[in-house]
Amino acid sequence: MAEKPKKPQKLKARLPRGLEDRDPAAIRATREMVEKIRAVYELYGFEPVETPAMEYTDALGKFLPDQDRPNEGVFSFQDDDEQWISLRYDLTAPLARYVAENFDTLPKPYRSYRAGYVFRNEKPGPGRFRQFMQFDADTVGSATPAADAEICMMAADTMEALGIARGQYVVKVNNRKVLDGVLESIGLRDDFSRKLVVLRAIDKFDRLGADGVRALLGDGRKDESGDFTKGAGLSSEAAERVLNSTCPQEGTNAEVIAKLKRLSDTAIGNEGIAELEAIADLVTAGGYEGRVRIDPTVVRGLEYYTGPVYEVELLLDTKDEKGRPVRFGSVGGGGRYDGLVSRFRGEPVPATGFSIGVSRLQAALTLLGKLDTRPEFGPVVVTVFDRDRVADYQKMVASLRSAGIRAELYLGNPKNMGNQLKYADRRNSPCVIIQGSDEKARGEVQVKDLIEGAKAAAAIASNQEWRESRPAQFSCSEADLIAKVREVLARHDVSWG
RNA sequence: GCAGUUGUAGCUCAGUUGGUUAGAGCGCCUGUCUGUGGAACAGGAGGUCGGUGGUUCGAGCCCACCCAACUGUACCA
Repeated sequence: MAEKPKKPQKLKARLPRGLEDRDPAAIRATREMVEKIRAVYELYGFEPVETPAMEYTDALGKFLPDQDRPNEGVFSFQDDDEQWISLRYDLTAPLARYVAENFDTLPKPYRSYRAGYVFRNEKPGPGRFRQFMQFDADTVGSATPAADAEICMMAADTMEALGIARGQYVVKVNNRKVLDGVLESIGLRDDFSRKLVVLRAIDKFDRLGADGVRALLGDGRKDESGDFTKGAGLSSEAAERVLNSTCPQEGTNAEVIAKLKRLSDTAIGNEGIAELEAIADLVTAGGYEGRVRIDPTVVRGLEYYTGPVYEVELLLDTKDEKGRPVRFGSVGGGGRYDGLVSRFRGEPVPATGFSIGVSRLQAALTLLGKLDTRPEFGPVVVTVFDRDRVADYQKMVASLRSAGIRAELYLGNPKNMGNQLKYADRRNSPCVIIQGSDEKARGEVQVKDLIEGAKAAAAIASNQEWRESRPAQFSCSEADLIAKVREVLARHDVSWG
């Protein structure tokens, strides 16, 4: 055995890209966000329903824009009966399946909400994950623009409930019929693939500006790395017409609509404008003018939208840790999808809905420093002084717990007090309980206030002095333990969950 | 997918025109300190220098290919 002792091959601990582990602070932030959103949705009369994370692929996939590569972007596998199953990539398609399957027993219009993780097999980026949380609300069985207007106003309320001030966000509204009208008026009525190119170009207005969109409508555009994107190949008159009737439309909703009316020369376009006008009137009546704005550049990639489409955008500048600007896409969006339920049934079922990208919004708010990222307080830690008195310590833990105080026994190696205090410090514990033989003999316990102690630490230089002074520590009778701990917790506003 | 940039310890980074055994700070573990967190001091663990092949007496450094990450772009139901 003269072999050099080989190191055992270690398994590399790693997480697939686009996924994230979530620590207590992130979990708490999500929980608080979800709770605020839920309260608004409830207030608007929506009720919860939940569907599983997977569906049969055909229930999700019929409206894939690229029929030639139906598995792109979706995580799929085959069941033991060989049927394809996919992880859901949004919450809308599963809802459509649920409503279709339970159509007869649901009240119509059916208003429901749900939060959950969805999965997309795409390239990740800032605020773009392969698993992320959405929070949806949908109204199924109502064709009136009032349903759309309500969703937009609710989106605005939700943003404000999340602490995003008025003026720091905008809900943009457009209508697919308006876009269809523009496409029709430049003679692109039946050229499906070219229509998509034009719509994608319009969608990029806020990022690339009028010149970028113009290039994409025409021959194409070269990005800053030198990569070239092929354009739609429109004539310059057609491109100008598209730009005119969509891109920058300044002014109030009424002014934008008036301009759209002047430019529209198709039946479908006029129909879309009329719907936008109805939504705008309701928005104004509700006092949401300015927060909900008609914006003809909103497209939404989703192929299944049939009428009004909405998008929520943050108007704040986000920068990453290194100070570089970060562009988050929209933090919410939705629209009317009148065909999605009816494909399961023989009758038309109008529906409209909206989704908040909870994960993306959380990523943005975290960068903006708008989320409370402080760790939660840990439990009160009861230390182990004498190993043979663990039962006594456990009894203290139990009595703290029955008083509703989060508490635990130190379960590590109790060889010295320093390690136990270090542990409590790491757990962000508000205080620890110590009872050695001296205290036991007097029927007392030591309560050590770690929060107060940390403040006192700043003034103490030597470890010797630090130990002997035992800052923020006091003795009390065993019977007073609960009351004294409560005092400490109250002094520092400690609360859990 | 396409293009550009970057890969050295858990993290942030040094590393000379190619030259002994690859370093620092922070973090982590241990001790000073078996009745007390922080600070201080001392010690320790931790690296196939992203991978493979090549050039060379000799490669963290030069060359080729591959992989990954980041940024832009495309796609994004």
